[in-house]
Amino acid sequence: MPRALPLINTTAPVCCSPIGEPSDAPAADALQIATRLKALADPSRIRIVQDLACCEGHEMTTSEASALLSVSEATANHHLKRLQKAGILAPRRDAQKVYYHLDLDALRQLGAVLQVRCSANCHCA
Amino acid sequence: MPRALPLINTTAPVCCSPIGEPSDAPAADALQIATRLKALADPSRIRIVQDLACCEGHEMTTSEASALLSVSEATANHHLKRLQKAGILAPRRDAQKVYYHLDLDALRQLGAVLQVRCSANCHCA
DNA sequence: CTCGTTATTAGATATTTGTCAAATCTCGTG
DNA sequence: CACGAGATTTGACAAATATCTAATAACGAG
Repeated sequence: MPRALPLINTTAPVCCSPIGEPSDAPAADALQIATRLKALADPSRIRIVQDLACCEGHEMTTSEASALLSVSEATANHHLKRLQKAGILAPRRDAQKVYYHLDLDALRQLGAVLQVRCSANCHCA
Repeated sequence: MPRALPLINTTAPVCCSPIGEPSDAPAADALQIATRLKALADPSRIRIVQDLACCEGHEMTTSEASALLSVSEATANHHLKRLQKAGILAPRRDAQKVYYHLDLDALRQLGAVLQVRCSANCHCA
């Protein structure tokens, strides 16, 4: 499952690696971060998450999301699925209905990625 | 300038508003958050920010970004401008060169948006 | 003022993606 | 099993966008 992906690697040597150094690893991480951020970077999906974040354990079905966003059920389901694939939402089935709820850890982890920690004593060129 | 836009409004009554309640305000906020997140939700732009985040005050020019990402200067400039418009980067001109640097506050603010605070004692339906 | 360097803009193209309507699937009930 | 409620998938389409090349702008040096 999703490990932490801070923008700055706190376990790295002392400072940054010089610009132009390939090392490819950053590209992979960047893709991973971007994929998750993209899942959240949409007004409809933000509203879904906002609604679900109102209280611990709050849930939402496709039809409810459809009503909340004033879009078709297909579209609402598309957004829910997209958030689910990003690990931000998880489904729970009960009879015909499927209830989606937040994965708070995933969300907090994503937020932590942006909590950049910069050190002033740096040796960058 | 950008005020904090937490996913959950800590100053609100006790709990969430019921699903379906329009109130439009959430839609506006959602759009604002989504716009900023979109600026960051791209592998190339994540890498730019990662590189700049390595140490306080680190800067980058269009040509350097071009080399870092292995894309044309026009494309690199496009990404830098996009981040600038989102308030994540700020430019500084020195002779022919333009140096871009991070706005750490903006980045931290964006991260804070995702630090969802959920209360267990909730009265949601 | 003219040249070289760096940055930016404009136009073109391919990909991604948000949206809908219609078809299909899942599950419990009668 | 046949039906109804809800969820999901499929196919189509429009809007957004990442990328390129080529053209243009900004700036300091000579």
